[in-house]
Amino acid sequence: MYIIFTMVKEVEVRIENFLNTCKQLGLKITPQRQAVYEALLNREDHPTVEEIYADVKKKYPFISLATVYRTVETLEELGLVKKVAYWGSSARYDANIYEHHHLICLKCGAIRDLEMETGWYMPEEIEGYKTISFSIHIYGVCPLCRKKGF
Amino acid sequence: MYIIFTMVKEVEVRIENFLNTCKQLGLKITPQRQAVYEALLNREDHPTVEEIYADVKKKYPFISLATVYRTVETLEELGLVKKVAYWGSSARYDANIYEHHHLICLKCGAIRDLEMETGWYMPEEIEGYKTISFSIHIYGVCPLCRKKGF
DNA sequence: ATATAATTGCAAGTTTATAGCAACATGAGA
DNA sequence: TCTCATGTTGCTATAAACTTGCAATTATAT
Repeated sequence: MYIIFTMVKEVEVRIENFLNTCKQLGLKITPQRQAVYEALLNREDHPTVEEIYADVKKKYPFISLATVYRTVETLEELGLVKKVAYWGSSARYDANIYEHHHLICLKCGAIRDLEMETGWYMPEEIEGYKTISFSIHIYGVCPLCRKKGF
Repeated sequence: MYIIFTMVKEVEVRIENFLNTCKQLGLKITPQRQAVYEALLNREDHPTVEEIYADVKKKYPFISLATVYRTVETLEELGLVKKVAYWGSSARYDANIYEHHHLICLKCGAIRDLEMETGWYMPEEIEGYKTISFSIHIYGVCPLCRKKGF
């Protein structure tokens, strides 16, 4: 019924797309840049910049945190990732740019993608707004935090 | 069909409720605390802490920013306001705690509350998450920005 | 009125994010 | 393949957002 979004088959396609986009816009393909994007592709949650930094460091121990900040910003401008703002905590990023929904833990801040049918169809116009897309944010407590007694 | 949420008649009721909640929990009703809550009630947008601070200062010029930070946090714990962060880096607060949705302009960042029926009922549990509430975020272009040609 | 316990304001401290700049690496063209 | 222009990195300093410690103050129960 509810299917967690998986991006299995798409990783190579997306990296290809990333490389092309960079070339077209005259952006250099540096190991750091690619590593940051791959780190995001390889996670199904929505890591903070610090978390991405930790992931990338495993491969490139000398990368700078500032570079990660700059890179995710660049990727966002390219439309390759989305910044997922969320109550309170620090900014999180998502390499899934297709329309999808979010499961957000109120205790630890973790965010998961969620693909589901709602049966709700978005009108083309609401209150004078021309609508483009929508996303359902579901707030709750994640399994891990439930185990911890929340 | 789609009705923008107004909190006209409710202000007094909510302040009453706020006073009662404080009393029940042994929280003191200080002028600062009440002023912060009123400031939030008197706005239909979603102000940052700095913005609330500016509003309250008009009435209590000597209030401290730290107090506003602490007060909104307390109000959130009481369930009287919600923390909602979207684009910017800083947290925003909302005194409309009833389940409602958001119309977000991708051009200017304006956010409006929206009350509407979706016909979608949230299950009590999704993917192991115990669900608490949900909010639909509708992204689009607001009437003003449309007029400007977007 | 008084006592007591919560709350405030100030200032210092954290955390999160950005900017300046010299050193460096990528990729287009020789 | 080599060279060079320009984009990019990493370091560090700085800014912005938020939190905490503590003494002074104030609300409220008695």
